[in-house]
Amino acid sequence: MATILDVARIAGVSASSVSNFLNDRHAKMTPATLERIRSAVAELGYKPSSAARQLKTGHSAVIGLLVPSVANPFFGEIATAIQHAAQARGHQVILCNTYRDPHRETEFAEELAAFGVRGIITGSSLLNPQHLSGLAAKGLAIVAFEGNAALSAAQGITVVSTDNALATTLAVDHLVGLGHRHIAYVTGPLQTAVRAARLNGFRTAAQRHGLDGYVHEISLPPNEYGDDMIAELGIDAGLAIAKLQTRPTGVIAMNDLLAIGLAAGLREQGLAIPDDISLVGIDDLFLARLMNPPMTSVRQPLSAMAHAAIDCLLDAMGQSQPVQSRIFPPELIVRQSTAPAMPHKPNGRG
Amino acid sequence: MATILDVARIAGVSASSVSNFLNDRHAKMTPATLERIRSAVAELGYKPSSAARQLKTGHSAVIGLLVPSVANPFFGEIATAIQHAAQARGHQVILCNTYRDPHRETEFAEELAAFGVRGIITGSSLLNPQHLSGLAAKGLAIVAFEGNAALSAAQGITVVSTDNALATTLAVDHLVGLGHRHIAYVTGPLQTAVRAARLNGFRTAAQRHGLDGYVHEISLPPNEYGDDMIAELGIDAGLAIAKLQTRPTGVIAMNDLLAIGLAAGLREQGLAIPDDISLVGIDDLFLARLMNPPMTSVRQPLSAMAHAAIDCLLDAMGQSQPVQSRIFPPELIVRQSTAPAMPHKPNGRG
DNA sequence: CAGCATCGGTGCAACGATGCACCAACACCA
DNA sequence: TGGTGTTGGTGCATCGTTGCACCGATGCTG
Repeated sequence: MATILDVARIAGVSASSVSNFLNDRHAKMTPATLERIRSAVAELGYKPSSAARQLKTGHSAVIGLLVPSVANPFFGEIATAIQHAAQARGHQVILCNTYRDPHRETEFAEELAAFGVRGIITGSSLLNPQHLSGLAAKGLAIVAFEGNAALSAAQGITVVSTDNALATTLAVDHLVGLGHRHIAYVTGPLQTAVRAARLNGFRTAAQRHGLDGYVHEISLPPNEYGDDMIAELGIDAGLAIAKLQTRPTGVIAMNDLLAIGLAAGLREQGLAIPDDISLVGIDDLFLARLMNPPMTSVRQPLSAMAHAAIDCLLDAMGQSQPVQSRIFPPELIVRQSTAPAMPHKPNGRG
Repeated sequence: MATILDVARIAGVSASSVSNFLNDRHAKMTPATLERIRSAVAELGYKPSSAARQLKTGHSAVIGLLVPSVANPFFGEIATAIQHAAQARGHQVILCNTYRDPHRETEFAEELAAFGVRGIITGSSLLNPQHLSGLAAKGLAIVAFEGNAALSAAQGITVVSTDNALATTLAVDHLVGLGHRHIAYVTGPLQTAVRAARLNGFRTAAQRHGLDGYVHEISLPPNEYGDDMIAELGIDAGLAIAKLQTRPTGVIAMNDLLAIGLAAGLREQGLAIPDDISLVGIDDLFLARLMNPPMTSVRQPLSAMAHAAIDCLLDAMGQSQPVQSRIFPPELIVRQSTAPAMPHKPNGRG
């Protein structure tokens, strides 16, 4: 590998000049010198060693991305969007699957810090990000992709999120608009700020419409952090809901992955979507429109959010000052899993 | 951040001794000294700077993972498995989405090399990995997750793959065993070794059974590398197949993502799965068993493969010698998207 | 007791890029 | 001609680890 000295030798200048050239400090430099350096760099195919650069400057162009698991399509989409946005600003992304384990999350963050990483983005942060506050205090810039803005700000963490309460509100309003009065909300364990906010939005909206929204909370076996299990747990939830005394005519799922499982469970009990029961998801995974039937879902502007997250992070890294959190509005995408409510009949399949 | 000198000072030893301790060279070291160092490290919460370490030694504990896009659930699952396996051996994973663009792939690989990365894993490599051979020659260890073993070996690239020809063979045998004689195979553009091998397996198996296997190849608009579009293109393919003069009774898809789209397209034309037409996917995404109906698919032993890929890579990095490629057997998972063939009737929905 | 290993460490020069402090050469002005 | 500015660079110490070369002290041998 060619070093900066090789380049300097070939161009007939000092290493410092090459360094200045590489870092866009050609304010005072003869066009001729500039050109000699440029061609020397090209000739050698020289790429600066980021290790040396980092050792000297103290920072690297790598940011960490902590997600529960990229096996979850939602986080896969996020990871892609973030990586894309990071690359557009000249940064690489290092990927960590935390399985929602706070210990693992802290460990990763520390390891990344030792790596010279000065900024991390956490996807779907836990309810209270206090386990990260120590790192934030140590100068690590942290952006939470989804999370509680108020709580996080107190820990020096910037939040980029959709308005999750509004997401469930849109779903409720949609179903109510179709005449539904018995609506269930199915959520996974309330261990994250996102889930709490969505549930909250559901409760508030249900109350506003004068409904007694039924909430079905899935419980996980202890010591399990299975994002990949969400869909499967959804199946059980679907079975349970189908058997309810007064069966809801509409169901809202915490997210699309859960909704996919719910759909399978409801189907298994002989219920047709949307004829017997309407279903709304959240996230609008690309899978939503491929389902049978295509599913109504609430979309988050992922790409815009990813760019915002990177912007916030780079800002925070640059100025070491708190950065303003940003909340994006979700959007309801109506497809064929929701239909007008049938006049209510007691639970017998007919 | 504490440095190795701080530790040395606290422990009352030289930096060299601390370094030896950190690198497991405690062959000759008094238990007492060892303990003093250990406690000094703990006291300071010292983590060695990987930048400095890398600058000195020339290599880092980071490996690169190049995949088309982690938004594709298949590569999401792969990325998770690889990251898991890498972590078990003390390595971090840096993630790059190549969108199947050879230029981007080479660029990433070069950037990673400048980063001190000495080994990369490419997911689903292109047909001929010659664009990477230069890097392999420069001492970068490369493992192709899926790919053509023979072609790759010639370029100094190790392959960890399932037996893709066998995968389609299993699917064909399964359908033939159910009495199907008209079988279609749907594939995306034949730009990767995996796709070529699967198609090949299909053709050979069809021939062996005396079928004239119908092959439907999806063409992409130029300059599009959309892995996320695969499912959508599957819809169109499904529509087309439903309208065929002599409609096949069984369809095999290049992968599950495509199969999901196919199912949607077939459904849209009023065909029921498996009553009117049987469908088999490949990869066995976790989505396969959540579909309506749950889909028969050919599973790859992803976790074992991921561990093998990391093992191969670390071996290759360690000894800078060619490493043996490894091929894993796939397994057919039968679910409810396949059923015995009905006696054939001309294409009229009834 | 000289001579030589062995043990348990230490000292120092790198690795490659950076950026501050410095400087030669020239222009300009009084 | 001496003093001052400016232009277009250069020299050198430095970041935190590593590993080779070295070294004092102790033990062993003949």
